[in-house]
Amino acid sequence: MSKVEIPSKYNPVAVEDKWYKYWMDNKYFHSTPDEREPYTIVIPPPNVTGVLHMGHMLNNTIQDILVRRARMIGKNACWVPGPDHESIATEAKVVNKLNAEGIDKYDLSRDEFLKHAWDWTEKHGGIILEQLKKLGASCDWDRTAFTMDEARSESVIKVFVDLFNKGLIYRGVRMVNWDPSAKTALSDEEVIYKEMQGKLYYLKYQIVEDNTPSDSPEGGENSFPLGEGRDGVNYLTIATTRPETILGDTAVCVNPNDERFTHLIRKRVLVPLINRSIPIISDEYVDMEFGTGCLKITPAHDINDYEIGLKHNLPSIDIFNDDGTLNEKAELFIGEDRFDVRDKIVPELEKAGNLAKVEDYTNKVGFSERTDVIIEPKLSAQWFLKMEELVKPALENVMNDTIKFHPAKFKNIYKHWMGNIKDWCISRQLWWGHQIPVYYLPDGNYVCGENAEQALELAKEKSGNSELTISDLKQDEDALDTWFSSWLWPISVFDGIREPENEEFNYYYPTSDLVTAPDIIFFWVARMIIAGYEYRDEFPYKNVYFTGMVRDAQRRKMSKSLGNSPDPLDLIAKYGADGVRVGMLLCSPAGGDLLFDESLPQQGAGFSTKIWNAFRLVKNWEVSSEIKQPKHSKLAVEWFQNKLGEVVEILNSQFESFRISEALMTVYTTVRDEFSGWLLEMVKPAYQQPIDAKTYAEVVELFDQMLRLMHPFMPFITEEIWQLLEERKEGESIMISQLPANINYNKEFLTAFEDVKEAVSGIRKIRKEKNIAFKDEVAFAVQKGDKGFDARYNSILVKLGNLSEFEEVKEEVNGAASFRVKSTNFYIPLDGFIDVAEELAKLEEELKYTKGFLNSVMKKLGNERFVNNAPEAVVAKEKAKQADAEAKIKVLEERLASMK
RNA sequence: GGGCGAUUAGCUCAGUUGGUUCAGAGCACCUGGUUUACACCCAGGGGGUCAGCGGUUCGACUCCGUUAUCGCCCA
Repeated sequence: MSKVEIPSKYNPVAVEDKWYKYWMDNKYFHSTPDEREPYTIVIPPPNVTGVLHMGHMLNNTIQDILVRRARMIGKNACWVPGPDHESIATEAKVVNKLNAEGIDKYDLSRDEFLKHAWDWTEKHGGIILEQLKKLGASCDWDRTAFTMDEARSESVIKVFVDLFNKGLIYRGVRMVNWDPSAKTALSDEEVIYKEMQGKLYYLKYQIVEDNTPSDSPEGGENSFPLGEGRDGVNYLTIATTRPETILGDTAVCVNPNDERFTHLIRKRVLVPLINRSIPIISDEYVDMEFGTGCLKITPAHDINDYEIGLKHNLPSIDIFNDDGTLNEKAELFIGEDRFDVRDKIVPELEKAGNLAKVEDYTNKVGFSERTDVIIEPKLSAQWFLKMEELVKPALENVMNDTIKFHPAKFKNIYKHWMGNIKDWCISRQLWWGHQIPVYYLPDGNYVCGENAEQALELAKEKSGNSELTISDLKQDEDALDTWFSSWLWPISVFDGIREPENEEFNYYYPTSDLVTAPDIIFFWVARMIIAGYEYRDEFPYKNVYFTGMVRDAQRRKMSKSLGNSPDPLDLIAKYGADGVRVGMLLCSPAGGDLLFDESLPQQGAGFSTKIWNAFRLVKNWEVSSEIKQPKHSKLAVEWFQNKLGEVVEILNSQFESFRISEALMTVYTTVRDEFSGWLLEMVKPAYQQPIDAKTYAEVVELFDQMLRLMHPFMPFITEEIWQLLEERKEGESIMISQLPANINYNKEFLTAFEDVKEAVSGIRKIRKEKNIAFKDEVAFAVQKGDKGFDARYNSILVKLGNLSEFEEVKEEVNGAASFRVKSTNFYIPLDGFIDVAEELAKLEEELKYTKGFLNSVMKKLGNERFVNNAPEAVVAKEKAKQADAEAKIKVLEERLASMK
């Protein structure tokens, strides 16, 4: 073993780039089917428009840990990366870029626009994947897929056609969520409701044909909506948050049970400003308590009004253009933006005497997830996917734990959504995406085919016109929702739609685990599960691990606009990828929020330093084959071998239950406390003395094992040290080494050793109390009780306690500081330093505590119902406690007696 | 408004089918320490009526009911 010059500081930046390249060069991330059990993860596709943010860091750290560990326990691990095309956001970016260049999207043909979009994607789409490499992500980059590449696109189209032919896709005119900025429909899931401070406007509508009887119940104090008219003209007052929409009103509605208004039903009112006469109708939908009890009905611009409109056969007046400006049907403010109109219409109403009052009002307003503009409910023709039947197996198999959610509480949310599912609006009025494979015939009929040729055949058949040509067909202009391609991802990355029997698909699918944030449980998780059952009759993955949301220390969501999110790459440059990975995980239980603070990666980097220093210590030892292995080293090594067995067992169970941050904590404390704090301290030779060859070799082997356990969490530093620890051949790597599945270990050995640790702590405590420096040796005596001492560890006590002598005694030792482990007395003779009164007080205290403890035990054992009802093991435990406490009391009492 | 979840140390959270004086971990805090691997460290220490109330039980952080506060999802 040659001595290598080891830098005193660990420098992550240089090391990390070096090893990532090494892993890539050796193709260690690449997977091909073989006889091993597969372990597969498909990455939740990051958007092509995105750059790496803290959420990705957390998410991909966890995926990498799972994948690396799987690889090291003998599985054939395959992590498939790739972005999705993200129609709306990408199209918006491209449109903006073109605008900046003075080009209008609508001056371009679809093909010309798509060329720009592809250029943009090629330039920006790979950024996030490159950033993931900095994190150490061991993705199989050869498999990088994209939702718009050929295989994925064909799969999407094939699935659309299939669902269409199954009768599950239909075209319908419905009220959809309209994004006036992107000028497209959105699915319900793409709308984010935010609380807004708004106003509630009370507007008076003039009642026409007024023949209200004079004894009508509208008199009195509560008759506010009525009777405020001038010169005998009566008004009806409604409350609305959107006064600009009155121009589209086609009715006013009251509750039929509301006696205040029964006499008005079937009369008419005039819409303010434009004086359109509309009916007063009644429907139980109206909440008598809210506002004035009168509701204006605008079927074209509110989903509830729309339904009422359908029920009552009301006309629907759409007053908005696609971009949110008013059209000529509004009669007023034509061409002006909806929010400008709101500001302008209020003074107009006031002037006309229609404004009764204005109140502050807080309500939830829908915003577009991608463009952040306020959603406009809008009637339009869209394509929908029927969900009712599709969700059934997807719901059932999550509820019965065929697919496991971690943490399980997300099952409830999933169930609720699946149980109330509505049809999925899958068309988007965009160009960037998969164009809907529906082709319109000149007669207005349409057909659905995988391509124009196929569509033509179908069209000829349908129309009976064999003269049709492709140019007679017009393909639907719209593109599909991005999620309509993402939901196939676990299947389509293995080409399982086009080639359902291909070897790779059969091998890798179903995948193992999915790691994602809970906010896309419906966008993605639910729909992938649906697609899995529809197209493979099998779950897409066995486990879904939901990470928390990364927030700042004040619990605010990290966002660009707040500027409270650090740049992950800066963090990596500062603390190393290993440090950041550890930092992300230190505080992130499954499903719980992660309050990120720079002290976390800092702690991670500190841990790297700790490991590095342990390595320097070991590597800088002079090794001598001349010396025999000391007894304490032999014991220490033996103990740690057993410890390792226990740690492996704990880690196995933590990983099985997806307690990843707990697993990291296990590794963290094992390295810091057990390995560095105890093992290395025990085997460490005296200053400038060599270590015996046997111990050295054994410690190196244990170090190697520890590095493997750490590797999934901290891939870089573990590789660096592993490569330096012993001479390695070209092409060797810790990342393809194996972890022991389990190691037999002796629990009693470990338990006995805990007594040794306690004794060492006892010595340290006395040193501290008595101000005795560690370098000063102390004498030591043991008065063995029936528990708490095992003579075979004496050499360890001598070494770690820095003891000058070690004596086993039968009698009390006076003039000594003492402590107890279980029922054994330990003494450090310190004539002259002992304050007898203080010592007695401590002993009394200890005795009091132990007696109290015994008392509580005896109370239980004295309770007949406890002894009769509690399980035997529990009773036995209590009896053991009793015996131990009694033994200890005896020891304490004797000690006290001897001192008095 | 409907549903779900939470409430444990100053902070962030564990506590796995009710059973050790079981009230834990990490961070923070306090005290001491240049014992040559590490001050990005080591040794020691303080700190909580397990949100409140009631119930079930021999026994409740754990199960049930209820109140309060907070969060999430949906309308």
